[in-house]
Amino acid sequence: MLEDTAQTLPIAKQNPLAVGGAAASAAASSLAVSTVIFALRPDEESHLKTLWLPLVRRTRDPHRDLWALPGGWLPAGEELAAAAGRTLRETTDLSPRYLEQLYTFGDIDRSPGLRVVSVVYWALVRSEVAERASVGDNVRWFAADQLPPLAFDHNRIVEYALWRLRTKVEYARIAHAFLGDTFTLAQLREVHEAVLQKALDPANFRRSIEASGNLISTDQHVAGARHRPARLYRYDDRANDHDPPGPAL
Amino acid sequence: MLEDTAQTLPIAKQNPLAVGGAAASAAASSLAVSTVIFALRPDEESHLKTLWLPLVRRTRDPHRDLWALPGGWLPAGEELAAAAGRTLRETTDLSPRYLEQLYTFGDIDRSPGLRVVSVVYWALVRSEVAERASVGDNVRWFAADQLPPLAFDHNRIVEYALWRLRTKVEYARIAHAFLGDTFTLAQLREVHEAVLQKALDPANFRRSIEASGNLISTDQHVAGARHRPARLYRYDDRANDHDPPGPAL
DNA sequence: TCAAAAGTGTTTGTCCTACACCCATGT
DNA sequence: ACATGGGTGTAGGACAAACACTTTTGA
Repeated sequence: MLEDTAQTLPIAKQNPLAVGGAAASAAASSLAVSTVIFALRPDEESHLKTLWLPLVRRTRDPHRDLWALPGGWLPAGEELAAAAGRTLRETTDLSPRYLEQLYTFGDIDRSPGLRVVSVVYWALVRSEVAERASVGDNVRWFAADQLPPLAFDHNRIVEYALWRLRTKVEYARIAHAFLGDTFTLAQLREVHEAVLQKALDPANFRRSIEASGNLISTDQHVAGARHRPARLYRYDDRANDHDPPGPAL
Repeated sequence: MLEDTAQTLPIAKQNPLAVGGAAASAAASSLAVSTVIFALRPDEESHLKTLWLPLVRRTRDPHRDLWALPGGWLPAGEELAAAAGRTLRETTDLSPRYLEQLYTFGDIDRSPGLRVVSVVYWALVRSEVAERASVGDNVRWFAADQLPPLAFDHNRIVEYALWRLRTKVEYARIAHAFLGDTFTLAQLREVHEAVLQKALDPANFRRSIEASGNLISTDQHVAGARHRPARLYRYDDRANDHDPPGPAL
């Protein structure tokens, strides 16, 4: 049901109605909402976790048969973020654990023919759930850094979303969005390492996370491994430092 | 010529054309571009420089006679940033020294009646030039932190733009946009102090700026004051650290 | 008892802050 | 001369990287 929503149908066309003043040359553009959805999945060979994202195959021109970001035209009665969340659910059967507006792309020539302005969101979903997520013929998960040529300017959009995710993980506490409600510090560190693509010192990672005061330690521990059981932590929802007094999330 | 462009004319209305699939409920929204324009002007009494921005008086409903951000409907053939720069010039007769996309505001109820999605940019213009900038009956400069109630959600937008400017000045080299081609470190520090609203140590400011390697020192000095002449610096255009590999500027 | 990861302690270096101090000019 | 801001030096604290070390489990 969703492949038709991926930037295929020009709904609003240029309005030739002449109105007075400087707005005479104004005309409507088609407004779309797309979402870059990130999940963490273990690589087939290396078993290291890497970033993956779902794409939808286009079934119409332009760019028929190319892969594209999930999205669609903005319905008149739907909020921007709600539209992003809806296409996310339609594509993956998942709910976003984190959702933020990324950027609005509106270059005149980014879509052949009709001028399309796309408000793009980026989202994080839980890794484990993403593994068994629905994947039809027209939806497939790709490794984020090994993408084929995508439709429109979507390669550039994913590049920017990746940059945003990687820079934001370093100062904002969003990595837990890839995990369950409780998690060990090793799991959280694994997420950071996968996103940043570099190893982190367990000792220093523990201290910096604890110092940021965003985690609540539970009394539960994870046994079963052949080493000392790790304590389970929970994310502290209160207090949103770093983030603006307006938008973002 | 510009007062009519400030979010008054609904060009594209909902398109009732029924099309198949999930896009059936899709409809066009009116797409506008607005700009938050910052300049640095000396306060009347305190003589300290503070942030000011130009607003336009609305001459139509909704929100007739309220002050609003400069902007207008996006013309079909104009790039987003170009539209922002154009409205800036139309409003102030100035050219933007810095221009960046801020956020896209699209709440359903942000404009009475028609659904309006606004792609908002923020810009910096030169202080001295802004002082003698054209100001008509329908354009007036306001102190950024003493705004009257504005039309639509524009108070919230300015709040966010202020937050963005203040956080970005701390790590990105944009303060020179308020100054001429050459400037002394004291002038640059004055800009930082005005934006951040706190005093900075001249010695440490000098070092941190020099360490960032964004300034080229000229051989010129500014004489005339009754102290040692200050060296003039020029901004180094090369190398854009901190900023994304895609958008932003 | 040993491997392995959890978790703690300590050293080292770097960066930022505060502030003492010298430099060069106009009055 | 001396006041004023330009410009340099430097000690102290905060913080992060690197790494040695102890703890607790399963095999």
